[in-house]
Amino acid sequence: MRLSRFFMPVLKETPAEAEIVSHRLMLRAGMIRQQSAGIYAWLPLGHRVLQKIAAIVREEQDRAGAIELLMPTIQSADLWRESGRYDAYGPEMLRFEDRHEREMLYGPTNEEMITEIFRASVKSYRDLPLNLYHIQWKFRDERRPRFGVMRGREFLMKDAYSFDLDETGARDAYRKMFIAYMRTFQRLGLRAVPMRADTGPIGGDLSHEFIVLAPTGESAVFYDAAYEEADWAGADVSFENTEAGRAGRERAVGDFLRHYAATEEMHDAARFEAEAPPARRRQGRGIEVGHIFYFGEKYSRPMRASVAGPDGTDRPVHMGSYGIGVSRLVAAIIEASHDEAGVIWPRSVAPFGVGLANLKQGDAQTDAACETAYAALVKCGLDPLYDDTDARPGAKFAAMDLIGVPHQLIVGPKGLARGVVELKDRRSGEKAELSLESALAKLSA
RNA sequence: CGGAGUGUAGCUCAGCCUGGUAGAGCACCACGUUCGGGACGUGGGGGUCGUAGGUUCGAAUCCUGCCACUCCGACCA
Repeated sequence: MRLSRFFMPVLKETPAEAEIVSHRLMLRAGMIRQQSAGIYAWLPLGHRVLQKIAAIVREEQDRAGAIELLMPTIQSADLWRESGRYDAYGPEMLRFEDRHEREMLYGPTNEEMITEIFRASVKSYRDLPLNLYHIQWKFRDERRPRFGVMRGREFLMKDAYSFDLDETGARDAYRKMFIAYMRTFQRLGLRAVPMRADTGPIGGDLSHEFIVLAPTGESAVFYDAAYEEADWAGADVSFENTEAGRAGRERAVGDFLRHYAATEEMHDAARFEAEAPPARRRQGRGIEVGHIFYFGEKYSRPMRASVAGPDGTDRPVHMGSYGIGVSRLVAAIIEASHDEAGVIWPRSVAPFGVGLANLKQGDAQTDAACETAYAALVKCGLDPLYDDTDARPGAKFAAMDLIGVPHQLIVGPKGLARGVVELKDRRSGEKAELSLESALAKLSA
């Protein structure tokens, strides 16, 4: 992408409303624009990151055996009356009427709808286990939206729903999602710690929150350092529906959960000292980015979602639901990875792979070198952002640091006179001078 | 929902107290000089002063209602 043809309205000054660093940086980098309290437009740069995160979430859901579909944002009140939640949910749910005075709502979650879809078609235990998910916008009319997309009213959520014949199956479905979540957060460059959680309005008796460790997080957390070390992306955990697969998942999750982790509200100092050796005790701050629930027959029973078991009799399915705040993750990643100059994106979600700065646009030799570099970077799939504007070098450097792409390739006449360009690593800040050829070779390696 | 506060140009803000018909910096446009860490000069464009009403010869400024947004508390991906 050429910056001259892109839409990236960066701001030199910080809009007054932004309190936390991710909100400030997202506004300054031109990633989002507020349209209403807790409601944001995603500008091209922010949209790119959102899509990259969604893609990783999708890949890991697919890997774990979940199947993607897409449900509407607008739902009928009748559906929610079946589960009893239409009256139970409260003013967080946005309700309205269509022209025929039918009561509608903007979905805050989709348990009812997915249960309706399931019961219409699935009649036999032979079709289980089943896990259906979508990535869709939600609306919850928060009492107090704040911190930009960290707690917006409209937000993008991945929500998955599992269906099993019995509790044993449902617990395995729960573990699959648990592992998928750990893999997902690791691929996003985040350290996430699972913590036992209340089930809240979704209900059920088994639930974990996934808390991303970030110094500016909202809640204090206490945890065992074992959670920093596990390698889930490389772990040999199978998602096969075999006895060996199930046993492996049970072992892996059980192993992992034997360590101590608690949010401040649920922290037990005595247990912490008993269960975690001093060298592994960690105290930090965190942001909730995922929440998983097993709630059995809470919806299947009132909504009559049942299947025939091996004995031919019908029984309500056991369900669980699994959410990841995709739009919140954009802010969480920034909270976890930034410096004074701007965002430092993990490579996996960076809006561009490399920034290419032309320090003297209009200079024939510099332009030619940049065009060569740009073509090469595009060709090897690095998705470069080429700053081909006539802005001053200082402004270009500041903007590149702000948007935080992993590498910067800096090309100017002074360097070219000596046969070199500059290659800067955004995270370490290290700069190297080398020939254009070797810089390109290094980037594409 | 309780408490506090703010609405003036795309952004940051001054002007309001003490009414006299709207300003600065940044951003934007033109020209020139510049150009390796957010340049400078000259000229220019852009504002229903949140909104409705009231007071007044005259309201951004004083009064009232409404709306929007922000912050602090109790809840959440």
